[in-house]
Amino acid sequence: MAKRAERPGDPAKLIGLLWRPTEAVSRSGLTPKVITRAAIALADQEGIDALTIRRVAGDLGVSTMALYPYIAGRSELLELMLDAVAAEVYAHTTPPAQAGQWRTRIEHIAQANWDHHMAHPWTVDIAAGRPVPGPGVSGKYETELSALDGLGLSDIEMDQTLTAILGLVSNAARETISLRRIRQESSLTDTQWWESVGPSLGKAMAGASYPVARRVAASLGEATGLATDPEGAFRFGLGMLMDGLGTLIGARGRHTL
Amino acid sequence: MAKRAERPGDPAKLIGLLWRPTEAVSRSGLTPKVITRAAIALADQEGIDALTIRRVAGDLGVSTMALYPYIAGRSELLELMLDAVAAEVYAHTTPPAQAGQWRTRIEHIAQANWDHHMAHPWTVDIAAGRPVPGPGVSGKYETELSALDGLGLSDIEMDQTLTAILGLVSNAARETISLRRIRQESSLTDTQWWESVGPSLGKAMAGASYPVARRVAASLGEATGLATDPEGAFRFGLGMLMDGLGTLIGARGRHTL
DNA sequence: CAATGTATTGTACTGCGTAAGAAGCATGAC
DNA sequence: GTCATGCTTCTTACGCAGTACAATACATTG
Repeated sequence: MAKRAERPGDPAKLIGLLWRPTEAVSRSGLTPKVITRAAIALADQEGIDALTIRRVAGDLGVSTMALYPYIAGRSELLELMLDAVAAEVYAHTTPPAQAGQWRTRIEHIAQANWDHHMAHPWTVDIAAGRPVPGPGVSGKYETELSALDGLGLSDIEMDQTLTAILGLVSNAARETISLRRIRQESSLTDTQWWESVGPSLGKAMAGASYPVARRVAASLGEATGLATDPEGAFRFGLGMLMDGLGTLIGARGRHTL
Repeated sequence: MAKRAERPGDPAKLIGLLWRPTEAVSRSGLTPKVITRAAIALADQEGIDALTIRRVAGDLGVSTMALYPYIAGRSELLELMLDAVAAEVYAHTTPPAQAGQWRTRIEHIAQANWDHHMAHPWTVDIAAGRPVPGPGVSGKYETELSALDGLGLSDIEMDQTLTAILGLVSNAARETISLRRIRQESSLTDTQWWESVGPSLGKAMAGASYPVARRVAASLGEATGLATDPEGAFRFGLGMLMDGLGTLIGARGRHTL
C-alpha cells in the first residue's frame, strides 16, 4: 500500500502505446510488447506487489531506467498489461453459437472472465482509472456486448447487464484470490487457523449474540468447511441475475444453479 | 502501490484489539479507538494513500512510533478502521419494518451500503484478508441476514444472496469513486478530457471496427454524458437480481428499475 | 525522593518510483 | 576510415514509505 510519486500520466501517450506500439527494435531489443509480456509473467507468478520497475528491468537484463522510454511509467505499464491480457480472454475458447440459448452465452462470458481472473490474479488488484480502452479491452467489450445483442434490451440495458455480470465475477474472483493468497502466505491451513483463532474469538464474543449470523455461519462451515464461499456465491448470484433477465425480456428462463 | 515490509500480523492480537479495546488512557491520551478515529477522519478526507502511520501520528501530535503499542501495525489499523465504520452503516437509518416487503428491505440494505461507501471512499480500496470479524462487521452481517431471513431461502442461499447484493453495490461504488477521484485530480472536465483524447483515439482506432460497442457507447454517451454509468448499472442489476430472487422464492416481485 | 518499568522518541535500514545528467553506441557524412 | 550527431541506456540521488532497535522521558510505587 501507499504509492509513491506517480505522475498523473499523459492520456495521449497512453493511447499511442496502446494502439500503435513501437515495433522497432532498438539495441537492447526492448519494445513495449516485450516489456509488457515480461511484466505479465512476473505478476502472474509473484503478484503485483512483486511487480516493480526494478524487478522487470532485472528480469529483462537491463537497467531500471532503460524501460522508461518504452513504457511511460508504472501506471501506463499496468494499463498495457490489462489490455494485453484482455485480448486473450476469449482467445482460447470456442464461443457458443450466436443462435444458441442466451443463458449459455452469458455463462460462457462469465466462465471466461472467471478463468481470466484465475489465470492473472493481479487483474483484481488494479483500480480502474479513467478508461482509455485499448484494442484488447475494446475487442473484449465487443464480444461480450454481441452476446447480449438482439435480446430486446436497450443499448444502455445491455451495458448495465454486462456490468452486473462482470461485477459478480470479479467480486467473487477477488475474494477467492484473496483467500488463496492468505493461505499460501500464512502456511497455516484453514483448520489450523480457526483452531488458533476460534477459542479467543469465542471468548471475546461472549456476551454478544448474533443469532442469525451464528446459524448461517454454522451452516456455511458445515457445507463448505469455510466461513465464506465466493465461487458458490458467484454462481448462485449469476443464476438469480439470469432469472431476472429472463423475466425482463420475457424469455422465461429457468433457474439452473 | 507496492507495499513494503508488512509483517503477516498476529490474528490473536487483532481479535483482542477488535473485541477488547484498551480503554486505559496513558499519558499521551492514546487508545486504539482514538487512533482509529483519527485514521478514519484522515482517510475520509484525503484517501488511503494519504493514510500513513507518520501522518496519523502527526495529526495526533505524537511521534510516529508512539502508535505501535496501540495498533499492531498498519494492516491491523486498517482492520480496526473497517470494523469501526461497519458499525455505523445502519446507525443513522431507520430500518423498514420487518413485516414489510422484502424488496424494500433489500433496497434499504443496498442503499445503506452505497451511502457507506460514498461516506468512506477508502472502503473500496482495501483488499480483504482472512476475515476476522469484529463487533462492527458482525453486527452489520446480523442486520443484513435478518432482512433475508424467513423468505424461504436456505442459510447458504441467504449468505450468497447477500454476497451478490453487496458485491453489486461495492463494484458500482468502486467505479464511481474511481471516476470521481480522477476528475478531481486531473482538473479536466470529462468533456475537456474527451476533447483532448477523442481525436487521437479516433485516429488510432481507425481501421478497427467494433460495431456493437460503438453503438452502445454512443447511446451511453447521449443518455448520461459519460462513457460509463456505474450507479445506473448498480440499480439496474439490483432490480434484476431481486426479480430473480422473486422467482426463486415464488413471491412474484415486479421489476421496478 | 529514589527506583523501576513502561510509554515515547530518535535514528536507521530497506525498498519503492522516478528525475536528472553522464556515458555509450549506431548511423550517416565526408 | 574517421568523426560528429542524436537517441538509448546507465548511474546516481531524492523523497517517502513501514517498522526494527536502542535510547530516553515519564508516572507510579515504595
